[in-house]
Amino acid sequence: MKEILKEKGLKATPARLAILDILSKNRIPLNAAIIYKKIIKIKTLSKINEATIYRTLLSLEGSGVLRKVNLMKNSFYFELNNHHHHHIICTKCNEIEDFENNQLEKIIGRIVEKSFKFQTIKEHSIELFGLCRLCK
Amino acid sequence: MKEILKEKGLKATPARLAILDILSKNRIPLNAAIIYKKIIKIKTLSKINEATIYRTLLSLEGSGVLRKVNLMKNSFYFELNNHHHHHIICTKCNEIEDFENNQLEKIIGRIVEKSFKFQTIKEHSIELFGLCRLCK
DNA sequence: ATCCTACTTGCAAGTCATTTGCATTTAGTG
DNA sequence: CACTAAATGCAAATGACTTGCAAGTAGGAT
Repeated sequence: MKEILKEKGLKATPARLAILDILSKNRIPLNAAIIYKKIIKIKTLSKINEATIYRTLLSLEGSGVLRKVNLMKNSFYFELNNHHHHHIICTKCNEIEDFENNQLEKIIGRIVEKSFKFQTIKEHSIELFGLCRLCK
Repeated sequence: MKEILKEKGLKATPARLAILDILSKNRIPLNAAIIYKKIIKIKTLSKINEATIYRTLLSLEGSGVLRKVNLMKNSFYFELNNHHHHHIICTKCNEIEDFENNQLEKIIGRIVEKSFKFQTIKEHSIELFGLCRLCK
């Protein structure tokens, strides 16, 4: 983790390490409030300010360590930006399954080629919403 | 418009008609604040409360007349739910282009079939973020 | 055409997520 | 070990919605 931060030119502060630790242990996207609670509860670093969490998430996202995820909620969720994937989300219990699909990526490339107004896509967000087998 | 509302069992109130009017004239997703300003400025209905806009958007979304779109902004955007499509968004000037793609939809169907935890997908959100030719 | 009632709206206050200003602390270089 | 730019804590501010309640109204019933 410290190496990743160094690569990106970010100081390895306790807040950053704690957030990255939480996000690498929980393999699903989390929001600031949840991360805060988990740090308070689980970590040795039991004292941290929520403003710090917001600022840290922002800088880690800006440097590409984290990715912001669109879950149609009223807060932003973040996850480690280590491998490209998308999500299937249960709208009832919030269960999340990751998936990746090469064909999908190719088609997206072609869509951009066909576009009039656009030429470059920097990122894309694909989320499927439904009910998991348990909730159904 | 009135017919659509009647079908859905919603009263044809001035607020609803104004919002649907704005959204059918502007072919891009808009948020509550923008809709409010446009109603105040453009419409004969020059007086409307923002709380009403939020409530109206909620009921129109709930009945399927509108669809909520997540553009990775700090507010929710809405558009008419008349034909299925997705968006390419310019992260600089917010220009939006719609697209639809049958292959994409088929692949998404197959992804669900392959899923362990999921069986049913009710909706999906696909957004591409990049720079339009002008901004690039 | 008028009445009734459940659904809508306006207004004001409240909530929740996120941001910001500023004083204090600290990671990491030299 | 000292120094400085970057990070943090705290408290207050902002912005996007939500809600309680009283007043208004659409649309079916009379």
